[in-house]
Amino acid sequence: MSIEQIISEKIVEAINHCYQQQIDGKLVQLQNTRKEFEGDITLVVFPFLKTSKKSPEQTAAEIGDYLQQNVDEVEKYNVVKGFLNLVISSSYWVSVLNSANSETEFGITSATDSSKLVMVEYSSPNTNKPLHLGHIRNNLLGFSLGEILKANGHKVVKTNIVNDRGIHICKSMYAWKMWGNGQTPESSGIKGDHLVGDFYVKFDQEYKKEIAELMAQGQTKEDAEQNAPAMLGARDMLLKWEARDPETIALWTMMNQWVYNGFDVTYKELGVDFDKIYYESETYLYGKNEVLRGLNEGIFYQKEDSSVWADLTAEGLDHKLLLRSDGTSVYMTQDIGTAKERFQDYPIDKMVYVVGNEQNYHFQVLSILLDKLGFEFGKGLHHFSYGMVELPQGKMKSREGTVVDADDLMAGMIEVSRKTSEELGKLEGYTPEQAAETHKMIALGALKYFILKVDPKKNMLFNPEESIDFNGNTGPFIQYTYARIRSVLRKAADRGIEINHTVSGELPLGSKELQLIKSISQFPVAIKEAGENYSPALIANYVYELVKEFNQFYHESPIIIEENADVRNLRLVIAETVGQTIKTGMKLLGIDVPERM
RNA sequence: GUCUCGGUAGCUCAGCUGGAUAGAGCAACGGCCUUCUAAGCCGUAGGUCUUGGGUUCGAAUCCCAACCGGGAUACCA
Repeated sequence: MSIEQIISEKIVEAINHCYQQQIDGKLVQLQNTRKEFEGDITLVVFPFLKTSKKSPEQTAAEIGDYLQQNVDEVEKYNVVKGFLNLVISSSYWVSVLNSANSETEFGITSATDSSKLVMVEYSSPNTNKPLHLGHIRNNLLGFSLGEILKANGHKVVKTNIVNDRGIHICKSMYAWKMWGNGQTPESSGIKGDHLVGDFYVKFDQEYKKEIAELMAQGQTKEDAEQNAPAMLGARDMLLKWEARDPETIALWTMMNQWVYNGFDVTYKELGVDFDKIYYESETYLYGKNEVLRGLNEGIFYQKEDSSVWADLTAEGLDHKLLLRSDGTSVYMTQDIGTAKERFQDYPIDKMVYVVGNEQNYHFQVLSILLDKLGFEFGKGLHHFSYGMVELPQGKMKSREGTVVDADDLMAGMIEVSRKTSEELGKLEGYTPEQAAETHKMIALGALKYFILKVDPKKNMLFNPEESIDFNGNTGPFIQYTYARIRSVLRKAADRGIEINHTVSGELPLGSKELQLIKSISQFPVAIKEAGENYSPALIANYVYELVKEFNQFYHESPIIIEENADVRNLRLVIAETVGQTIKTGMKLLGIDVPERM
């Protein structure tokens, strides 16, 4: 039980004792005492004035007296206006430090047999182009969310649905067939996903040319768009694909494999992975079956052109198309099928979809449709909706060439990291391999932290010129602090100083030491909140605050040179514990921390 | 039109289950490397929290309205 919970209960008791009235525990508002006042925990007494019928000061003093006498941890108190500031005994804080230090991953709750199984879907790429900055936000959020849910004691299955079929895939296939000259990733030296993406662009260029020619011959824009040979070719390919034409399937299989090989490299570089991958080409038929079942059971209806619809007007929404008039499936159909298959594969208690906020409506509808089809998990699905990444010139558009490519971005940041590191010359003595590994850790730390520190639901701005900053509220700043802590501990060991991990409760704590221990004690709270709010940003902000506090402490208080051995030991234990907490926190964000930098 | 998300310092963002004097970083300016890593630390300057009402002991935070911006809105995914 945390100190806040203990005090909270005692306050209800105090009111009962002083004023003979039972109050709702929700009225108890505890907050951390502001730094300018003495104390650790503050009670806001305004809500109790109606009960006490006394002034704020007097009410606070009476509650304070009761707590001081009846709670061991409350050493003394003071009252400022309607705020009751409680001073918690240093022996309590020392015990918190000792327990945090003794756990290698303080704050983490392990999964048990009775834990809930949460499936997290993220990434969900199309196989016609390489991953870009938008995917990076998705991947980082999804991976981190999985780590945070695990840290809260859930079993987590990370999954990915690959959109590997459809007209957009056929476009790059058609372009390769027409203008590819048999090029392969091996023959061209181009990474597979980029090569396929190039042909997707090529398709668009040729398609536009053809439209222009047809319009010059007198066709309307609409007709030209329908009649352009490239479009006809792509459509023909889609029909052949659905008919399982061997030649088309072979081409599709080959080009998709190039893309998967490319994605694997990108995912590995980003440090994300999956437990189970689903392919739309395999799940879309399940969805179609479910929709037809719904039609038979009268849940959906069919129009004269034989398209299938769901009437959602009762839910305050519109009518939703589920199967086109030609019988082919749409995005929604596929998601129904995927959901069904997943729940057959795993005993899922909670399904989380990490998908951009432009699809809020889609998931609102999906939830209702699954519910209508009789899947009890429909209502409970959670759409983890995040905002888009914008560039200074506005939204990224692949056709206008303003997308920031994931591979290029990471490579660029690693290059900046390497240059900076070499200028500072801090990795002397490292082998080239060790140095390269550290440069990459720092570059990716910068990128990941930059993305994850922002509230997921907000749109965010990415300025390539400024975003590669390694100073201030950044990943490298946090990594740097960790590296310095490790350095202090190494130096201590070099000088033969042994750390006694059980700090004596009698030790008087300085205000800076106390502040750091209080911050450490908040880590489990931060993990819980991050889990409940699905927000890696809460972890990022927590770690940043902790690191800032440590830096200030570090500059004012020499650790190894401290003449008093007990104080020195206390500070070393605090440093070590802060280091462990940073490492654990960063792990929840998918960020590695270096021993040196 | 309807639904939805947002609007906090020059810029990027915290703070939002109502609580004490609204916080960081970047950019600007001024200090600090002979003691554990200067990717750091200290200081100065920078705010009608979009606007107007309301709720109350108290509002950046909750409610209503307006303005500005993003997104969605029946055969793209």
